[in-house]
Amino acid sequence: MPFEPLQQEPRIQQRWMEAAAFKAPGAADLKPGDRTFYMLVMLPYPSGRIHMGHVRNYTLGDVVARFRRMRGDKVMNPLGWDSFGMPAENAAIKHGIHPAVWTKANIQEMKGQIQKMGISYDWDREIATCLPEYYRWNQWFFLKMWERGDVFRAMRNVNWCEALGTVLANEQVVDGKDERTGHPVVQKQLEQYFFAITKYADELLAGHDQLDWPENVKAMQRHWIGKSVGARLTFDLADGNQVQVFTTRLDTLFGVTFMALSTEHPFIVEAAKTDPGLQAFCDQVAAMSREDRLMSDIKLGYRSKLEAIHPFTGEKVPIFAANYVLMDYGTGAVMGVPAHDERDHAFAGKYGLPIPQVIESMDPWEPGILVNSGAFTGMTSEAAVEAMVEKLGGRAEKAVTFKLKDWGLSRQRYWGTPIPTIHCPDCGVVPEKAENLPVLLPEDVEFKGVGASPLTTSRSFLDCACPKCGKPSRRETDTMDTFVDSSWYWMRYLDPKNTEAPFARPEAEAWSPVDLYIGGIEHATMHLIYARYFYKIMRDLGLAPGDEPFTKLICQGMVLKDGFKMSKSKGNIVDPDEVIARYGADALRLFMIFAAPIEKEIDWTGFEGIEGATRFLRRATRMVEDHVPCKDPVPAKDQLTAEEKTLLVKVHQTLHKVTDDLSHRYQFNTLVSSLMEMANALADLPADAPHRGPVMQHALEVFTLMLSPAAPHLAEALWESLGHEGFCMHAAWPVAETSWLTADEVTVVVQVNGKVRGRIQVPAQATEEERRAAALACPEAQAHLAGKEIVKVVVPPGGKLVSVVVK
RNA sequence: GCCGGCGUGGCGAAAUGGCAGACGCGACAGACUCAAAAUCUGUUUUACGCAAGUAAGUGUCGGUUCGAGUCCGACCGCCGGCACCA
Repeated sequence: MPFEPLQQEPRIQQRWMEAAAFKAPGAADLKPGDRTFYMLVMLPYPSGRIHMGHVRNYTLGDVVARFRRMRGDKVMNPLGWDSFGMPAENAAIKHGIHPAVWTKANIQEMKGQIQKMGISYDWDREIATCLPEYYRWNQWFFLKMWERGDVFRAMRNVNWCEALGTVLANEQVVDGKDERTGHPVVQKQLEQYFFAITKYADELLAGHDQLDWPENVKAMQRHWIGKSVGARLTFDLADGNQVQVFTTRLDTLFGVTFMALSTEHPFIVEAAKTDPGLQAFCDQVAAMSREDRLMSDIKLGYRSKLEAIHPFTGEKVPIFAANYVLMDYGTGAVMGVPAHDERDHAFAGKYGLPIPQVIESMDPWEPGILVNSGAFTGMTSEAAVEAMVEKLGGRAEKAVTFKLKDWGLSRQRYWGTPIPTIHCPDCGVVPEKAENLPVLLPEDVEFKGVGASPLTTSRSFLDCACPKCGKPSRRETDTMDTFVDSSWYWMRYLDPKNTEAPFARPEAEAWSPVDLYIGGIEHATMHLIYARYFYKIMRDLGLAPGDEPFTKLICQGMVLKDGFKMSKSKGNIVDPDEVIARYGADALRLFMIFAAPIEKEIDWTGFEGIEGATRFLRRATRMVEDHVPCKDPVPAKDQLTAEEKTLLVKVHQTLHKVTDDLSHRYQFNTLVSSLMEMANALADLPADAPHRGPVMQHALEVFTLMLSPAAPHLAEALWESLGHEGFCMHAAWPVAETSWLTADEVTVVVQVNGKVRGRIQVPAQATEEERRAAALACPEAQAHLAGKEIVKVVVPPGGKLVSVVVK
């Protein structure tokens, strides 16, 4: 049987499919004591073709899934399609293809490509988020969350293009213009729906402790959630109004010499009406794009006619509108303490405001001891905060602020889940009745890319009756952010055909949480925060057990070409399909896991790497070809030659290491190198070894089983050649025998003053004392010991080394 | 600026405090061949040496340890994320 992947792989895939070899059992089919393993990869967007990033992601996941299956675990390894979103709608506008048609064709194409890779997905559990059977549950969740008060409506800015009469996504806006037509884009307030994710901010932060996730992902989430502990403080204004500020440094209160409000703060907006200069300043700030605001670190302000009164000194403090104060963080107002805040310092310098010092410390921006602070002088910053809150009474309270914003889920687009609400002239916004779900996307729509969302062109969709009073009403035309789709999809895999609920509780209990989730680092914040949030909602709805959905997370590195991200526009794409057509799936899979550690980038500089993988697979094939299947048992240890024993030790040591790499360390590149080392050892067994038949048979069997997760097609072929029936992928993972983990004789390294001076062979069962004596007697060491006084001899646990210290 | 991570041959990398550079790629030499491809064998950190060998060596400096690529401290460099967050 020569190595002919192009002929063999499709045949083996066919056999797997016919045998339903990848099927995952439902909760009812699991027996007590069954170990389960849920292996999840991030579901793809059906853009048209798979790319190397997909190949890497799915290969890594498949290696784990296949290994676990062989270990005897019940394995859940599903895939689906994140199939709502803008590209489909853009294709409709550009080419006149309905998004559903475009999406379906892409799914078919990509599914075929993925199947050619031999990934062991249970395709019976496949889902597509754009199908009503799926998105009806998005609507169901929305209604449940509405009931619980987790949904609210509020005004929020959108990117509005007057010329097109449409809302644009952030990615479509470049330099304040529509990237397609160049028409200007402005901010416009629209009333939209929000999920109150900030309710869970503290729990989302605390949950990290129980997660086996990369440190950088946790750090990114921590930063994104952005918890700040401080105080809210109310200032009286000279005109009798009150304004509230948030500060993390209440202790610096005596250093306040001005107050800065966002140009969008209600008081500033009001004051600008009678102050043309202020109005002009606000307009100027509003006209700056987000990038410009970030680029220029120049602090700009305009002194309004408003004044605040310092709560302790009673002094009047000027109020500025300032470009560095954000309306959507804290209260949109800050107390300016130029001596102890870098930004306030810059601002005060520019506008000639006094800079009184009120804290003594090494670094002016850090806490310390209070000075010039009335009764609080001499206190530590920490104590002063407590004392001031006390003294200020109802005027101040300790407070926490988050950077995390509530999740705006409204999109003014067609290709998404319709938000299940109705606008009644009498009752206002009313949720649709649960029994009327799904609210289906209508077919009678036009895609023009101009004007309001296509949904507003469908009479059949718009016209409805109010669920409360029955009056003729208008259906909501906003659709949901596609992040909603991907925030619970992995739970739907567990029960994909359920028509009564998103999934049944017993299925969730059987499989959740996910044991290992592999995907790209680009989802570190948005997707992985939304998914954690949704899981807590599912928990609180009584649907899901536990608190966190993904126990372990691995973010795989990107696949680059000559140092750059592969992209259509750069024209540097290496198409996985073409690689498979030339070298086969096994070679590509093997290369993907061997090329670099999982979280590092792989640079595809050429085909040398994959040719190396092919060489190895061919070599493995040849070893089996040259071997005559042998049913004799391996003779007892004392009958074997030294070379035969050496080989068997290598076999079991490799097995031990590979098992560890796959079950705990998730280090797949060393899995491959271990197999290569073992292949080299196999080649070293003399052709005339007396027990070559049984020893080789055993070694090749273990080798083939270990190869199976990485190169499953070839493993099946080799398994058959070795005289086995049934699938290699269903054979039991072998167990390393302790008696074969150490050779009869082991090498002991002799160090003198930390330098390696010699190596000696000792019997494996030699005692520490014998090792020590043998080491001191070894001639190479003797040369360095002569005439010196031995201070100490250390034999560390394991006894692989003797360390001699001399003076 | 803040947060996280990483610095090892020509290259991808390995080394779970215990023989630095496994394994692979590339390169060089040889075998087979009329020849090529494929395959096989050998060499491939640096310096000195014909060699056996000796010395140095994991970004830099210091520390802990019998022993440090690995742990601790300071610095240098690179990558990623966030970035006027009060």
